[in-house]
Amino acid sequence: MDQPHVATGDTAAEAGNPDKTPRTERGRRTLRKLLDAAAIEFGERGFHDASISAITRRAGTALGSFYTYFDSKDEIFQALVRYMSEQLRDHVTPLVQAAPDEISAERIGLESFLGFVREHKEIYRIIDEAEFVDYASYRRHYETTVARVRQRLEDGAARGEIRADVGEVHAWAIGGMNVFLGMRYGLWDADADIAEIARIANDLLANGLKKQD
Amino acid sequence: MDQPHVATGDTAAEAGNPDKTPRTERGRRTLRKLLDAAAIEFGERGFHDASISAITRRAGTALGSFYTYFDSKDEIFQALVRYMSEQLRDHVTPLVQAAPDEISAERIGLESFLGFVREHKEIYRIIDEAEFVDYASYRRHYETTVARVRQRLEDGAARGEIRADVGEVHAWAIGGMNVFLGMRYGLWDADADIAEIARIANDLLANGLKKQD
Amino acid sequence: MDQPHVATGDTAAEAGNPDKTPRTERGRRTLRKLLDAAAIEFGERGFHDASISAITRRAGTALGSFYTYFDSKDEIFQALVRYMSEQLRDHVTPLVQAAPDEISAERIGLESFLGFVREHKEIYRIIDEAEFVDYASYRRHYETTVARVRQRLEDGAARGEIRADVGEVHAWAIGGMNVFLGMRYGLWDADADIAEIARIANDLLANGLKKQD
Amino acid sequence: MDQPHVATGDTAAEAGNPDKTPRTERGRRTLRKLLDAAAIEFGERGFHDASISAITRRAGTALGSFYTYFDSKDEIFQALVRYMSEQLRDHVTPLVQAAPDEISAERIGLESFLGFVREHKEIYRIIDEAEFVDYASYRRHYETTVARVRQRLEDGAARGEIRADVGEVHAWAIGGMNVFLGMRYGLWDADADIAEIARIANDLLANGLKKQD
DNA sequence: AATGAATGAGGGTTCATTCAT
DNA sequence: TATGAATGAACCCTCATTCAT
Repeated sequence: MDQPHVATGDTAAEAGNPDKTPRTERGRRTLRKLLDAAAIEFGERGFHDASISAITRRAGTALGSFYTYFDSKDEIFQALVRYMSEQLRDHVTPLVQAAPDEISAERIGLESFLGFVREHKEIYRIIDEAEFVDYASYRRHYETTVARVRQRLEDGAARGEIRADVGEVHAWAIGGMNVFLGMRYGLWDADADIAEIARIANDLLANGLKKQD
Repeated sequence: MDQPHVATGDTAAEAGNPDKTPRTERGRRTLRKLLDAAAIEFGERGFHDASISAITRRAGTALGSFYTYFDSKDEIFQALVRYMSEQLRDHVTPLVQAAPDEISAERIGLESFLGFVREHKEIYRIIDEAEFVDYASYRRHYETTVARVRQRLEDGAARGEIRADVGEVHAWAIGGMNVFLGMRYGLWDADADIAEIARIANDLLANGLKKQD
Repeated sequence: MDQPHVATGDTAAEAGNPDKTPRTERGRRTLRKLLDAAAIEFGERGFHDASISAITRRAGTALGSFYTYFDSKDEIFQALVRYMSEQLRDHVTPLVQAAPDEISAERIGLESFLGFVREHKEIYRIIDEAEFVDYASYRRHYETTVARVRQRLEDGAARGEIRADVGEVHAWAIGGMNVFLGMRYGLWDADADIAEIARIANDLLANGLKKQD
Repeated sequence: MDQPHVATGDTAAEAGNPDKTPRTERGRRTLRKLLDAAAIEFGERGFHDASISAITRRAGTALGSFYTYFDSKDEIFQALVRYMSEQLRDHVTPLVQAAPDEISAERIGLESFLGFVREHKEIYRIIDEAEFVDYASYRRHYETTVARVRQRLEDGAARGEIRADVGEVHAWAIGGMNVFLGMRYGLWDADADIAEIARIANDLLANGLKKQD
């Protein structure tokens, strides 16, 4: 991971257990090690095959220490999903915002997403598995992600760059398109030319299937 | 389920244990009851929370009877994924093939998919969970599904109905679009007007984001 | 096996289930197939790892047919132990009886035992496993075997061929010696010169450890 | 048992799971309780009828604690066989070594073996059952035991106490003799005069069957 | 805060035996 | 007699969580 360390304090606390926030520097280090280890373990083996003891083993802590920082296996998973969702957002958003127009923004968004998936396959897997482990997190992730797409579309429309009738359906369509291309060309195909994929998909998005002049 | 009964013989046998094919009519009935029960159980509780004993309880058979027809929990899951993938294909394909042109075909395909998801939420869930239980089945499902989309696109292009440069990327983009709309409006939103959703998405697909005249 | 077919009628009946004696020729054939299959299965996999269904599979009969001829897994095992004990006796006895004197008889008994073990490893294993499956059969086998040794010793002493004070202890000592040499040189060592082993052991038996003149 | 407590650390660790060695005194106590309970359970009911839950019930620990110290039922059995083989050796060896000469050593060895079997019937049974549970342990036990006999014989021959041509065959013959006498007079016959049995067998060993002057 | 042993519910799987045809 | 499906008790093992130190 480029930014392997999960931000401490925040993430764990928000998960609903304020008392477990570490008070000392040593505690913060342990929490961080646990989150990093969990990201690898969940990414490699999936939620159910992952075990707390494997996480603590990877983290180099005692088994019992896990429960100093998390109430349950589900809770650390939830913390990770939220964190990874944020990671992804933080990677994509600035690039997209620097785009000259909405069509370009979508191309850049897709390309940066493909790149991110390729670099962080475990993130893709963890977020997807949330569908079966922590449905609320899963849904929140995609709803907020798609909401950002929608906002961009509507802003672009307001600026007159694209058709005016864009809305929620378009946003979900684009979201799905991106995710599947991420799976196909980010996860499964290590050699695909990401920029080219993004260009092709963006052209479809911009012009549709109609015959071009 | 509209067609609640899993075709026997085929599905179970292909899963790799030819010796477990039932030889009597009674055996075929039991196998069918088990598959139906498993579809409900896996759909409602997910693979890991589902238990073999709950499946046999639902099926009204003894626990041991499960192992007369399947070698393991994984095997019945795999059989189900394949069966459900086929169910979905059998639902959508004839409708799509009756479409007057490729653009319409994609609209009809999406609309029938949305309808199918809404009627068979458990199928959506089971296929998706294969990503974490039986990756090969998961991948096969989406690869064959997308391959069908691609074939349609290329046929449409050959007929001059759509742009000539369509290919794999477009097919995956459309596949992802459909799946996400299925999740959003088939699974999550029971009241959405499916035909309207399909129309909007199809219009995007046909014309892109460009401002319309 | 040289004599692969277990004598029918007798053996099964004596095991305590007279009603299960086959009445037709076809029935006798089935019983025989089951016993032969069981001998191989128990010999190869041991009592606990052997399964009734594997036995019937080997025998080429239906699972249910097993219970037409035997009341339980234990019963067929018991029948086999008795049969194999008889096989062994029938192989060794005539050879021993043809010996010119008691010392030679013991040598010939050991040598023929070693040969038998080497040819019928499964018999050795089945009889030994009776210690943990059917203790009565196990004990009966060794008690009758040792009783025959003792009889020979006493007859030999009466004929003045060997010391007069031979008795039960000597018989058990000889029995144990034979069994261990059978394990070491019959079972474990396929290449040992059986006649030479028997000669060495017999010399020990005849002359003891004392320094020879 | 005279020495009911299995030495911890060693035995369990050697079984192949170094990570399961207890690190605290409490852990060592639990491991010891489990081994003691397993010795009784296996001795009374045999490997297959013994259950882990019965072992932990006897030991007064939770079921799960078993797996803190052993990977499987087979592993604890293996540990026990090794331990019991050592117990037996430690009982017999010093007595034998104190013998004035080789012939006496064999008598003392047999007599002490008979006494040991009578006091520790479960040890006899567990070692013998290894033939069907853990063949490698079984074979190792008898090979090392017989190797010790052989060494004694050769040392005795070198000292001129017995015939010079003693070797492996003699050692296995003596081993088998001892084991069978152990079964007959140690296990089965609680009243036999052990010293007298050993004397008779030793006389056979020393002088053979030849008529005595 | 850290450690690691202890707990026990839970579930997948086996297979001897019974039963209906 | 033969067949093969049905039955369900039994058991090994996992692992999230708790507890004592």
